[in-house]
Order: sequence, then C-alpha cells, then structure tokens
Amino acid sequence: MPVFSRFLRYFMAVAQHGSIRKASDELHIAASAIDRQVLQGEKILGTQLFERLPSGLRLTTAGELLLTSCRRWSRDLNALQTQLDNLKGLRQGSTDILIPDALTKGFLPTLLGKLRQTHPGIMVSIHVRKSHDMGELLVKGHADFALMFNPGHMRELTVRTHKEIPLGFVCLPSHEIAGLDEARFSLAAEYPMIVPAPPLALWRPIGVLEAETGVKVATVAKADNIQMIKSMVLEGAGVGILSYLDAYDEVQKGQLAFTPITNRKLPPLTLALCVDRSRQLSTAARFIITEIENFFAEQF
Amino acid sequence: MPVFSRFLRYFMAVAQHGSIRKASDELHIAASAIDRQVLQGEKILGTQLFERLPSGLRLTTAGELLLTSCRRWSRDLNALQTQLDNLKGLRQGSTDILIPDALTKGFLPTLLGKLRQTHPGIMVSIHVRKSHDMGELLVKGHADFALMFNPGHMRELTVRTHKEIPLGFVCLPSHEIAGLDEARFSLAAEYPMIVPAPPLALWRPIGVLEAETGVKVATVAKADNIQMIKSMVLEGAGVGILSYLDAYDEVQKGQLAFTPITNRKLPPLTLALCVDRSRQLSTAARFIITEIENFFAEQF
DNA sequence: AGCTTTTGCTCTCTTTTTGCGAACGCACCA
DNA sequence: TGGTGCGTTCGCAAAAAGAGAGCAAAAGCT
Repeated sequence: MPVFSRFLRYFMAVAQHGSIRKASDELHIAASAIDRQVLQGEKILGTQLFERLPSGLRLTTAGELLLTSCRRWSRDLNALQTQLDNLKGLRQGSTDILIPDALTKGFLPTLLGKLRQTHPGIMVSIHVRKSHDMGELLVKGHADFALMFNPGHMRELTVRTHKEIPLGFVCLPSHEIAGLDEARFSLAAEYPMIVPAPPLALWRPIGVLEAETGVKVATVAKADNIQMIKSMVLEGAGVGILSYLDAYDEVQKGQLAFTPITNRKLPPLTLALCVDRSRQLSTAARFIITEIENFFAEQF
Repeated sequence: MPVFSRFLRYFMAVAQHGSIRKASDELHIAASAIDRQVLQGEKILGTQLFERLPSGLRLTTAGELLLTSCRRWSRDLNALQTQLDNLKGLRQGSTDILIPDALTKGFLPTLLGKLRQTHPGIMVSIHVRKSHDMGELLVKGHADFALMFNPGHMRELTVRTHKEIPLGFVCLPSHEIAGLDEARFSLAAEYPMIVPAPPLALWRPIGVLEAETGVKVATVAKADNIQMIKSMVLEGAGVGILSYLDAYDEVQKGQLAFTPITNRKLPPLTLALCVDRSRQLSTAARFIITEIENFFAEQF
C-alpha cells in the first residue's frame, strides 16, 4: 500500500474525473470499491465531499478544500521521494523497458535522449516486443515496466499511468483539414484516405468506427506499416488515419498536421505504463517512470 | 480507515517513541503489525527510515525528512477538519462524557469552563462513573467518549489519546523537596509520608514500588480520599504521594509543589481517552476531544 | 414517447490485507 | 549466566477491500 490511504487516492481520481466509473477505469479498481471508499471517507470527515448529479459527482466546497490539500500532499510526497533518492545517491542504475514497435520513433527516443544528458549514469535497456508478450516478461521479472496499448486486465499487473491517444486525420499542413481543431469521422468519406491494415493495432478501431457510423471511407490506399502511410501522406497521396503518437515526430517538425476525430463510438486507444504488481521498482526505474509520467502530463 | 494510511500513522508513533513496542502500547496494535508496516514502508520508499539499535529505532536523515512532512500533513489535516466543521456550521451540538471521580476537580472543569465561553452552543453532559463500568456504557452508545485510568484492552474500544500521569511527592512550596526537579523514591523513607489507601487507584502502584525497591516508606498517615491527603499536606502534616492530576489545582495556585518520582519499576499510570471503535463521533464530540488532546499536548 | 446509455449505489462472494500471539535471535546488564 | 528489552518472523484467524452483477433514476438520443 502506497504511502497515502486508499481513500485519498480514490478521492483524487474521482475528483479529477468527476465520475466514479471514470476513476474506476483509470485506477483499474471496481467502481463499487471506489464508491465505498468515498462514502466511508465522507462519513469519517463528517462532510459531504461531492454533490451527486445524474451526470456524475461534482466537488462541494468541502471537497475542493480537501482536494487542494491532497494536491499539496502529493507534491510534497513527490518532492520528498526525489530528496530521498538524491540522499542515497541516485545517479546510476539500470532499467529494462518493454515497448511496442510503434514507440521506436517519436517521443520516447527524444525523452530518453534528454535523460541521457541529465542523468548519464542511468542505463536503459529497450526491449521491443509484441504487446501480448509483455505481460509474461514483466511477471517473470525480465523487465521493470512496459508501455503497452490497450492492456488487458492481468491480475499480476498494475497500470501506473495511462493516456488516451487521440485518433485522427493526418495530412499536409496545407490541406483543408489541417485548419480544423477537430474533425467528424464522416470527413473520411469526402477525402482520399490512406488507412492502416492488419496487423496494425489501429485497423481495429477504425473498422469498428466504420461499421458503427455507416460512413463509407473513401479508401485510396492501405498499408500495414505506419511509416509507409506517413510517407504516402507526405507525397500528397491522400489523408492518413493514424494516432497522434504515430505522427508525433512529423507534427513536431511541421511536416504534417494532425486533427483528432471526435466520435462517441470511437473505441479508446490507450497507452499504458504497466508494472508488476508485486515487484519493487529500482530507484532508476522509478525515476524514468516519473519522467515519462511528467511528459504525459505536459505534452498531451 | 482514517484519512492517512496505516503506514504513516504507525511510522509517526514509532518515530515519536523510538521503539516499536512503545508505539504498540500507544496504538494498542500488536508490535508485529507495526513492524510489518514500517518494513513495507521502507521498501516502498526505497530507503531505510530507521537505524536499528539494540535499544530501539532511531530515525535516519531520510526518516527525519519523512517525519517533518508527516507532521505538516497532520497539521494540515487538523486545520482542514476544523475548516470543514466551520463550513457546516459547528457551533452547536451535545456530547456525553464519562469521567472518573478523580477528574471532577482539576483541569477538566477548567477546560470545560473555557469551552463554554468560546463555544456556548455546545452542551456537555458529564457522567461520573467507575472505570470498569465505562466500557459497557460506551459500547451501548450512552456516551461519546470516556476518560479512564489504565484502560484494559477491550476490542470494541479504541484509545484516541493517552497520557502518562506522573506520580510524585506533593508538599508545601517551602519544603526541601519542592526545590528538586525530580526525586528518587527512596526519599519516601526520609520524610513523613501521607499515602493513599484502598480503594484509591494510587494505592496499587505505590505498593508495588514499595515491594520492588525495598524502600520502607515512613508513613505517618493514610487516607482513602485525595482531598483529605492534600488538606493534611497543606496543614504541614507531611509529604503526600499523589499523581500530578490530583494536585493540579493546588499546584496551579501555588499552594502546593509537585515533584515527580523517577523509578523504572514504577507501574505507569495512564489517563486514556477512549471511544467506541465502530461508532461515528458527532462533530461536537470530535471538537471537544481535540480540545482535550491539545491540552494534554501543551500542559503536561 | 420509447429507447439506450450512463450514473451512483447495494448486494453477495472471493481475495487480499491486517492483526494477533508465540517464538526467535540479538544485545545489554546484573 | 539468566533476565530484560529490542526488532523481527511465522502461522493462523479476522477484518477490510475488490469483483461483478444488478438496481433505480436521470439524461440523451431516435
């Protein structure tokens, strides 16, 4: 059990999402359990922390009070943790990381590059694996943590952080769509599309979306390789459908534009940072994880 | 479970007492359970929090760091609790309190007197009972909390606060002993003594002390009434052996002097604030309890 | 209006965590 | 050399927490 009580952790998640079920998704804890903790916490503090609306939970002023304290405590704890790490001389160590092929380009190399400069003593070993192999390797202790898409709920694993990766249209910056802040999926019928094919993970949600909405995608090309799709878009062959992560590099460089698709039916694509529930993380691993968490919090 | 995690609560107790077993006595939790939490906490934080000495546990610098944070968090929580109380308009309510006869004079009336002025809306009902009856009344819900001496461990009760009450010599301010900061029990052989008799609770520990040390107390008078003993001391009849609590009033007024006895063999006399473990305290009760806790922390 | 979806909450069952008490090893002290 | 006090370990029982299905109510959608 982490330093703070279950109640505080659950409370923060619920306060952030305004909904027990959302918090349940993030924490990978049953909604009923979270509900009970919140109720019990309110009883202990003797105050209603949330007002119950049909749309979810909204903080009362009492709840806001507690939340601000919680935030401060969390920051304190983080600061304390790094103080402790510095105290015992964290400047060296090694970590084994599992990542899917999709992350071999993009933000992760950039992040690790910076890390090498600030903390040259830490060595990271990258292992590129299929998502479904990662769980086993993690449990066997062959790696400290894994970044994986849409992780199935394994009892032995815990999701420390997770991030919704927006799906969207990728086009040249000069294209009309590039001007939009967000786009409806029906646009896929109006422009020439270059779409992912199996075994790419993106193929699934796009297929689902097509079936659910009835939109007939104007497919002009398919490819089972992300880089191939991007290259074709760069050549002006059409508009790609990719995740933000796939296009991250080119978007940063201004070569491509990314416009997220807004659709209720869109199955979420989440990138999760998973660890073995029962294992103790090394200081180096913990450090890298917090770096990644910070990046998630800032960048996206 | 209270707002903070078990680990933090146990850690603070251990840090304060420098010993797991002492903390165990205070928290009324088995030492093994506390040990496990501390060990686990150290594992989670990845740092040794205590150095293990044969005499007990001493905080490492890392531990000190955590402790200061803990202290701040506790203060935050207290402040927050009163903010919440104010928010929902605590200025009224009622509490039922169980006390032993020994507390009908001394600090408690004074404390409650002040309270009446600052919070006139709160009504306290005092019930004077024998210690062994209090547990049952508490469990039955006839009172919110009880102040009792040397409470036996009842499963249904929890000790929220407890205070060691020093045993010592009570004499006129002009007496030689009054000049000492602390006194050895052997002094009881050198001055005329006025000692408590059964059924006073103090009779027991003094008897034990007499047997253990072999000191022959120069008893000139016995009484089964605290007030009687004090009156005789005031008349110059001898030196009394009483608890600090018994003499509190006269010491405050400067009429008597109190000198604590230092002796390893002295069975501790503790005054405990007990509540029903499963019951939810009213805001008024909680408020009064924190007032008493504050008094304990300051005054003694 | 009728439908599905989403919400918090409750219930029962299973798993995990925690507490307890006895025992162990160690260091100190008389 | 026993006794004392210390932290720690272990097995077992009890308490707490999680899982998952199901409920009523409200909102949004068709």
